[in-house]
Amino acid sequence: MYRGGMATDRDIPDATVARLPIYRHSLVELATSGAETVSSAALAELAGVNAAKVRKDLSYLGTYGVRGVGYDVKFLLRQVGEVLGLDSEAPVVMVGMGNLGQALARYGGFTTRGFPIVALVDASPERVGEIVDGVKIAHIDELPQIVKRLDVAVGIIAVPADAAQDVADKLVNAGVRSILSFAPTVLQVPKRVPVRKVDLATELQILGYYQQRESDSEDTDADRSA
Amino acid sequence: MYRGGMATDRDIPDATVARLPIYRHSLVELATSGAETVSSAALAELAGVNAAKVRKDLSYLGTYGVRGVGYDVKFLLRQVGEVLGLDSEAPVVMVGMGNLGQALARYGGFTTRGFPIVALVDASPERVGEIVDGVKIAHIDELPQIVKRLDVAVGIIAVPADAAQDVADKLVNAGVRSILSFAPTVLQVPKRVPVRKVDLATELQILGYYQQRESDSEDTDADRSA
DNA sequence: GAGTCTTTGTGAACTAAAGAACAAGCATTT
DNA sequence: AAATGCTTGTTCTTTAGTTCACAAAGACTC
Repeated sequence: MYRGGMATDRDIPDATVARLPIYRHSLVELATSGAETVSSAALAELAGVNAAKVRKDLSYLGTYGVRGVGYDVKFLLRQVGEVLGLDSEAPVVMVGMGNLGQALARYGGFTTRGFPIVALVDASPERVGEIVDGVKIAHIDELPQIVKRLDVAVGIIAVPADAAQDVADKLVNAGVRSILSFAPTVLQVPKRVPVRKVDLATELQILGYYQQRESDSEDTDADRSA
Repeated sequence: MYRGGMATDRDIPDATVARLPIYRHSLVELATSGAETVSSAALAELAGVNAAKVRKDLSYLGTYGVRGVGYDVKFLLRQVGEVLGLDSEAPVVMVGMGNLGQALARYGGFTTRGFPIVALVDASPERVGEIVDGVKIAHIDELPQIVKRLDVAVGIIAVPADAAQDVADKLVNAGVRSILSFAPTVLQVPKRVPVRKVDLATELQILGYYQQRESDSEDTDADRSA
């Protein structure tokens, strides 16, 4: 099996990986505005982080900057994209066509950013056959065939918490390679399948803490941040 | 101003705060299933974390466990809720009624979990007046009055990246106390206003990295995780 | 082409978070 | 009421992540 020789070696720290998409977004902006090169300081400004962090993060991809000049925008963009596996599109299947699932399917943001939603599935027979955003809803039992036929890479879970584990199992068995879950539950999956969880209520609750914390100390605070 | 004497003292680590909603979710499940008490080990299992971490996290709220027994579910639930500021509902305004905004507004998850969406606003005159999920869309210029009248606590930003900073400024000026943004951009706001960012494409890109990493080492891996 | 200026890449210091380990505390049994 | 067993709270160790600070490297000027 092919190993080594690739531009980037393994083991980029998690914290760095989580920032790469942000850098990428900034780089896209820079590229569109015609910038040829960018310094770590400028990129840091755009990404809202510290310049040293930018340099260290980028150093994990190998070294692509030029001292005294900065980084080549286009080249760096390509590098970051490659590390994130964005060279090719990753087809997505959405599971759960309730409120959230329909909402997310209609939101074009996935497709336009390299993650086309190629299939929709649901467990309830009433919804099967319905068409959302140009894609027909299939029954969840067809998942294995769908994943195989369309080479689906990512499964998005948009079902209630109590059904989420079952769906996760089905996705894994069907051969999906990674999972994004919107269900507020901990999922058990094989180590080889990366999972990320987005819980909207959780985010609001976290805000609740800091907000409360703020209103307890209104008077003592500075005003504008950088 | 009231200070001190509260059950919880300040400065809970960020990592802990981010886990509290997860514990809370598990506690709700336990409470519904009739459990009176729960051990750190059991709660850890449900929340998908290490038991020592649970104990340490909970110790920041003050100490509420009983040695040899565990934690009182109802009491702990109340405590966690209080720390997160969930005693009272926090009204939410959604800004941006494009695909994503409409989608999120229709998704009932916010309202049912203590964050009722009490107002919708958009900048485009065509959308103003339209009714989504029982709420009429108002023009964004009315934001100050809306926030004041309905005592809106949280603003959700669901506009394109290039409009996000402007919307954030308007929300802050209107008096919103915290912000949840779905725009893939770094926002500048006063320190006193906590912001959380959820970017769906970012999440998928992060998955892309780990997925790619996996397919480079398929053979060497163990299978099921705990 | 020597000197100056800019900006990287990274070693070292510092901070935050995670995990292990165990004494202290309470309930329950005998 | 002493002994046993369970589970917490916390100290200590380790790991991960951030930030600083500066030498090395290239570009640009005179």
